Amino acid sequence: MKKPLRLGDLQVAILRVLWDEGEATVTRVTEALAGKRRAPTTIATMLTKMEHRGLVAHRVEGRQFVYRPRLSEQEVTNTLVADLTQRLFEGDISALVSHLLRSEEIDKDELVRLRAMIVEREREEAGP
Amino acid sequence: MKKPLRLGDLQVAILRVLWDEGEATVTRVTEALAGKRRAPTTIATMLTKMEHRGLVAHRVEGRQFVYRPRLSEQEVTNTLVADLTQRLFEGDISALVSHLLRSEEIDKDELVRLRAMIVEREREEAGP
DNA sequence: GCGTATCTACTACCGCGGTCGTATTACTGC
DNA sequence: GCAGTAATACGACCGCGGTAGTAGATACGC
Repeated sequence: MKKPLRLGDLQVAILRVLWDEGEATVTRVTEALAGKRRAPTTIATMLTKMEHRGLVAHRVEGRQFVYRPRLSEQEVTNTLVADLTQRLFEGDISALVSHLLRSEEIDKDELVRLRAMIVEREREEAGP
Repeated sequence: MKKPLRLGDLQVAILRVLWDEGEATVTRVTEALAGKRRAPTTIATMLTKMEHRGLVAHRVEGRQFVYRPRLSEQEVTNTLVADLTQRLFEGDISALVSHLLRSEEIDKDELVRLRAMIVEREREEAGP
């Protein structure tokens, strides 16, 4: 049972940029997140905080810091999803899927795709 | 698109008690959450804050406050799951399910149950 | 060389989840 | 009636996500 790993919106957004680009300067991240009009210092501060927490690392290139993620998208996604599943469904994944099927807008095609996914997964499970 | 509705662990835990029991006093909630050894005042303070945010309401019974939830489990679960789906998968539910299938421990029986759920859902969708 | 543009560092602040200690109020058992 | 108890009210504090202004360092253009 790993620790909760609480990530805010901005932090996830930043990580997403780093995952997409491999590594990025503060300026680059700020550009990529331009949708929300944040000051570059905000991004820089956040990155510093995230580095303290071991979420990212940086190397120096000239005057700039080039940041890279220290956690993979898989790891973070896993943890956050598992976290929510724990909080809302006592860790019961079926309950979460059931909820998704019951409450969200899922069209026919999506259901077919999901069923295909499950069949595939069953095949993997069954195979040696 | 409703507002994010950020809920901490304690808040979800409290709401869970209220959902389970319909309504409950501070003492009752504290007992139900005894696993974490929190002071009753902590629960009381949290409930007060939650009332300010419209998450719960209370009636007076003698000296005690009897709290009840103002949001259904469905609403909260919906919102929180949709939120995470948005943050991690740009709202793509299939991506979330795919992730669940790929990364988590799901045994064969669970896969069968999930497939049955989907088939059921497809039937509903197809039927008039 | 010098001014300017561009980085990061530092500091500060808000809001809020979470955690309590202490004060106050009100009931209850004797 | 009164002491003790049990409940809420109030206020304090920490950590952290998020936001940003300002200060200090540094390269760059001319």
